[in-house]
Amino acid sequence: MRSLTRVSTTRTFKRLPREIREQQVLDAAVRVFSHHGFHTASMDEIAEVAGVSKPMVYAYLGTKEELFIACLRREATRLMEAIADVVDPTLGLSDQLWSGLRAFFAFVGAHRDGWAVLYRQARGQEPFAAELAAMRRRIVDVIADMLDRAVRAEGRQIHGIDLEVSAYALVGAGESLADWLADHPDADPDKTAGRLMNVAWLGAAQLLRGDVWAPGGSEPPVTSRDAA
Amino acid sequence: MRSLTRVSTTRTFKRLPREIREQQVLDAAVRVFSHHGFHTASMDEIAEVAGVSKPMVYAYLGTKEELFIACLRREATRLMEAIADVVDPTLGLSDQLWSGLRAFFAFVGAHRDGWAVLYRQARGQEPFAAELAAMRRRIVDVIADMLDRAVRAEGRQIHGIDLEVSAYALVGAGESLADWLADHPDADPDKTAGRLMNVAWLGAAQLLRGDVWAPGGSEPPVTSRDAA
Amino acid sequence: MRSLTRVSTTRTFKRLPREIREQQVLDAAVRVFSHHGFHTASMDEIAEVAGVSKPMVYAYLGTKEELFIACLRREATRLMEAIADVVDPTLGLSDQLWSGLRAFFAFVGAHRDGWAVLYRQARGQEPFAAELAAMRRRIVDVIADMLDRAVRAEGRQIHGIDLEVSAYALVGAGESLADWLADHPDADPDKTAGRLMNVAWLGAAQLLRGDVWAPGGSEPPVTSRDAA
Amino acid sequence: MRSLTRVSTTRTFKRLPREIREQQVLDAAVRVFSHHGFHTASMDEIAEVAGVSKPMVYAYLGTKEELFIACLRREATRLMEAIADVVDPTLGLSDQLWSGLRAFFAFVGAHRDGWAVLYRQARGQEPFAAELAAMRRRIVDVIADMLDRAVRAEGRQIHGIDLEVSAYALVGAGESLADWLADHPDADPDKTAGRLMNVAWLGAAQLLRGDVWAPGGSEPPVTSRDAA
DNA sequence: GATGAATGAGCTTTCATTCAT
DNA sequence: CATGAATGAAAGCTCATTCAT
Repeated sequence: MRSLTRVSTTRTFKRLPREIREQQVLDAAVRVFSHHGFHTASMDEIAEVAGVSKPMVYAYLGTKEELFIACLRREATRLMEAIADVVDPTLGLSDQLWSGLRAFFAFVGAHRDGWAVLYRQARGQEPFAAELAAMRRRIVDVIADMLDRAVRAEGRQIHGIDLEVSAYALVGAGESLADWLADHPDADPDKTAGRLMNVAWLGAAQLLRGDVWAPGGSEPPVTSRDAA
Repeated sequence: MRSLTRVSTTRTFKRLPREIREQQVLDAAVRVFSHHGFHTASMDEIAEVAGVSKPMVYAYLGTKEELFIACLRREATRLMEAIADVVDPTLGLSDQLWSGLRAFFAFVGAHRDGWAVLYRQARGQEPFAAELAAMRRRIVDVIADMLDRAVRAEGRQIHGIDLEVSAYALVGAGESLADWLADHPDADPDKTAGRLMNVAWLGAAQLLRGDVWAPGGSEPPVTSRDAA
Repeated sequence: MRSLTRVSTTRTFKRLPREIREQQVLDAAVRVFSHHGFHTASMDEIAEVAGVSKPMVYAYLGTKEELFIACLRREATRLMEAIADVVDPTLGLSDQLWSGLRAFFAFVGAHRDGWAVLYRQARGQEPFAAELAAMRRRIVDVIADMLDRAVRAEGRQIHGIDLEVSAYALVGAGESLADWLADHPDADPDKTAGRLMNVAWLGAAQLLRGDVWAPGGSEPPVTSRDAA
Repeated sequence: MRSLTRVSTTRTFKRLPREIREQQVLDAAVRVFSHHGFHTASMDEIAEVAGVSKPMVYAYLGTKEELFIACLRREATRLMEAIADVVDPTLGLSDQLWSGLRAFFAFVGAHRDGWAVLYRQARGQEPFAAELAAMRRRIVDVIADMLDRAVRAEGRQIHGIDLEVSAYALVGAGESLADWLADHPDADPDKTAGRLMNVAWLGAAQLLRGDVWAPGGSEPPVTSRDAA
């Protein structure tokens, strides 16, 4: 468990353009950070896994902290893009939510390393908590905005702080299930998204009554009660 | 940011019984860990904040890791007890949830340091993730069981894994709002609990329709739609 | 292997006279030192094995160094006495040697702990090397004197330094076999003594007769007796 | 007594190749270990004496224990080679012994530090006793084998264990005189070798002729030669 | 006489970071 | 461009030793 094996088996002495080297190092860093955690990870190992000498790492990505933040940003950007690519703002709320959640869990399922770096590590370590909070804030704002527009479309209005808190709750539920997914390698990301959709969309009271939400349903969803 | 100031300004040279010193050290440790994170925190600082020499810390609480786990357990126990003291299993589901959430947010609001140690720090640091996972599991199981009994009381049934995931989502939402609460010192714990109750109990769809959940409502809750 | 079990199973709170306590502590110290070595041994463990609190150890036997020296002296005294009790200076040289060796190996065989403290530990550790050297010196002098008297009784004489070196060689051979004995728990001390006697005496006997070996002599060497 | 002065008075900031630095560190370590003993020696001092920073010591030679073993092995190898270079197995037994002893004492006389590390320190400290025992074992086996072949050449035979013990005795005598030599800086190694040869050879010669000493024999002992 | 409580001091070990080549 | 060599600084942990009771 001590050291991860080098990413590129044959260490290349070719003088590669800076951009490629940077990506190699970032890949290595994400791997190492996600396996060992920020503090336990050593620059030595990252350099070795990247197949590069330590001074190169410093030359290209800077301090250990800066390197970690670079990882954080790259993974966060990828995640946001994966979601943004898929959500169609012209659709109804439930469709947006559903497609967003699917994209989210699909991403986490495919990049469990990245997720680990992103959320599990960063959440507690002070220098990064702020960075991460800002990222989460962006998501929360997007969701709160979605809710707001949908509510206004119904001719009603919800207090800003209530919107924010609701969005936070949804994000928290999502992160929690992402963790759950990361710990259950065999679980299906799509099904997980469906389950969260059920809870989030219908609420406990409905579930209690036996209602079930299913993709493809028009909005408002057809619940068993409505169907009756 | 370097060092937290000593808890008791005048360092006491009195020979105190072991039990008291242990609590002093635990208090200091929770404070320091929650401010600096596990790795960044130094035993030196913990000892200093506790107003005790380092060897005492080791003699009474053991290794840094053991000390952290001791913090973890103490805070977790307090949290669980605070909730258990308040939840009445003979009540309906929504009442149990509501009282549980209130107790939860009240605790977090009153012990922000403890919460930070418990969830923010431990989640990512490998030796403790397992310990923490086990604790969360206990809560999840309790909630899942609550749901299960309520559903069966209605004469229906929900697949085990769906129960588990729902409970996970709820716990995640709760943790997320707890973080939010910890970051908003002026926010009211009770209101936060109410907001989560709304989202969790009613679900997004209902909120969209303008439904509002309020404490004291009988089960099933009276929604604006029912009222209409 | 961490801690040796207490010598007296039931820790006695009786106020015992100082002398007895001192012996208890010395016994414990010899045990602990011989198992862990001087530096690795801890005063805590010695106190615990002795069934006494640490301040008692300090009160009675002083510093760790002083305690070790006390062990050293007690064991050395016992060894010397065991030998002196048995050697009859009125007998011939070989009888003295033989009885002395028998007593020596018998002692080592019976007090392997003591031997370990005495020689293996003390030899290298600077504060004790001197102490030990002095003890060895006393034995060497006794042996050298025995040889000297025997030679003079034959009407001849051997240079002082040669006597000393011979005695040193004998002592070294004895210590070496004592180590060997300590490492072979099933070996018979008496037989070991016999074997050393063979080597030592048959050599010594020739010296006694005035034989001299010189480099370049063919094999078998021409002794003065053969020459006569 | 605290600190040995640096080997090279002017600390060199030149970047030296690893091999050279390793030797510098080993030299320093042997010096420091032999003066202070394993436990009392500090890595700080070793690094300082080597004219190198502590992390270098760890990078090149590893743990304190590993460093000590490296010293042990280097010194032992040197000693064995010094002897092996000189002993001619085609010669007679006494010539082999004599040349071996001369080489041995010459080495010890020239490398008193090395000797101290090798035998005085390692003998008692548990992690190394085994290592050292194995080394001594190799020497003992060589000597026992020499004896065995010589005895068989005479058409006789000696029991294995007797050979082993005799060899042990010889080695012990040699070590003892080596210590004596290390403590008498003005003594001549060659003369010391001669003195041991006298004791050892005149004894060995008798054994070679089949003489046997038995307890109770009158003085001077009746040898088979006398009996003839 | 006897002890639990308490500490100063020190040691090994590790790591992020930077020169000199 | 690329690296092996080198280090300052700090952290975890232990232990002999001593008060105050």
